[in-house]
Amino acid sequence: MDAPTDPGLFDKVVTLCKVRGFVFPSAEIYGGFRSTYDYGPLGSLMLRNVKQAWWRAMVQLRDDVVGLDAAILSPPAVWEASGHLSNFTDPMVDCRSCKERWRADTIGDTCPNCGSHDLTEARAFNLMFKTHAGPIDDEGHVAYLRPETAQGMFTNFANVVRTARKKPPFGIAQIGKAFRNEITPGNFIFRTREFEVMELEYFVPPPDAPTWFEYWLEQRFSWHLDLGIPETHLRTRVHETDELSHYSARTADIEYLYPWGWGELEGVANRSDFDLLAHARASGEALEYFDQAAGERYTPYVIEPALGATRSMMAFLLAAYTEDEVGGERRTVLRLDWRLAPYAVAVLPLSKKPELEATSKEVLGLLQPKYMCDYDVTQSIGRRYRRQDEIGTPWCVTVDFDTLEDRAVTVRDRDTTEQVRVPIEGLLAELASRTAAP
RNA sequence: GCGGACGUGGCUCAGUGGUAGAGCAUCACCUUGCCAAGGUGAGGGUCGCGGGUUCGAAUCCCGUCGUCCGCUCCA
Repeated sequence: MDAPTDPGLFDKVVTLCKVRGFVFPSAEIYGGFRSTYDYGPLGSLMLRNVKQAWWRAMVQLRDDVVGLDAAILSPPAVWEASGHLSNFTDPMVDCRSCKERWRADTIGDTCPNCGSHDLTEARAFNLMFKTHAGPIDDEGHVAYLRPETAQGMFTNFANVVRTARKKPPFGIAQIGKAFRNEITPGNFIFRTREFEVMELEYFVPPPDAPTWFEYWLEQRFSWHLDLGIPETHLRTRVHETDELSHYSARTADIEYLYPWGWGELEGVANRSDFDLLAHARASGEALEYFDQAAGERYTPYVIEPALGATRSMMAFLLAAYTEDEVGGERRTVLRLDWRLAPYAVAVLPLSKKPELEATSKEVLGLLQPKYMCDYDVTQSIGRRYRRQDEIGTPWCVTVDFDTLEDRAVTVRDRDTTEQVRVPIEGLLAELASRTAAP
């Protein structure tokens, strides 16, 4: 059963992103540049928080995963070995009769839609961005922008095993930009040609691969739930054999119910020993693990959970967007988890009177080292609460005239709009209790 | 890339050949003292960009860039 979707939700979120400074179309003053987006003052904070939440779950809270930050530019040899040069190229034909497009290798010379034989020549669509490294613009200096970060983990497998002294099962995590010359990007930041991915390559003894596949699928599913994606909007879908990517032995998608329907949010793949074997063969380097205890040498299997940071941010925004009523007045609220919200706290002097300034700045200074804070004195307090609601700030701390006497401030909750009075000296403890992990 | 629709201030839109408008938003001042109150005023658009037709173009024509839908894509 599909949960109900709100057809207007997508436009509302896109507009909010533009109006409040989450996401701007790139190069807008020059008419825009297709499929590129810039993350504004709020968006850059939120994107950073999404990545931080992932890194915390995947690296910081584990003892079996280490990090990596590999180069984006890479030589053709890497992508010849990985199979991306040949397999990321889809030969496509267009039917001149019904204007549909098909993969040339799957339909022969007849259009499945209308039966016409009037097809265009097959044209190759390589999804990798090609460029030249160095001043000489010739075939000897070809470089590619990576279409996934994973290969950096495979080519550094031996380096990491040696320096981090990890043994399977262990993982390498990486967050970084990847580039794919998608034929049709779209749906805002859902599919863009330049995007940021968060990938884990988890190396395991081959017989354990199926177990670890299920383990990571469950872990990743929980991560999305924990950060606020509702259960009704999340599901798992196992890929059919014929839709597996060239490197995958088994793939399951974690799908989100977007306003236009179910679509991929995260992919978990069993890449088997495909990549390590391919690079070992092509480079001549041994990419194996030697198990001292068993006296065995083997090529580990790889389980890969991978998701787009920007796509993930979009799902969190869509899931968080709500409109409700407070005292008969409609308001827009982003019910973002405090770990993802651009600002965790907003410090608001009750009025613009100068005597509140010093104490307000004192409170701000107290919170800033611990939390990303906004500070706003413009217009009425009610209006400022609504403004913070709309950008997802979980808590507002208001300094009023009583504060000058009793050194207590009001903490106002975004979701309930309830307020409590807290001494300034107890403010950090109050917020700590609200942000404590369950 | 192909087919269709569209492109007016930050947002939502009105204006269909005669020298650019509204609401909201933003900013300033006043007012207000805990949930989008009110008042006064200000800034901001060569109507995506380029060319053409015309005495005159946001309005007609061509090209281009961008957006959306479909084909395709999969983080």
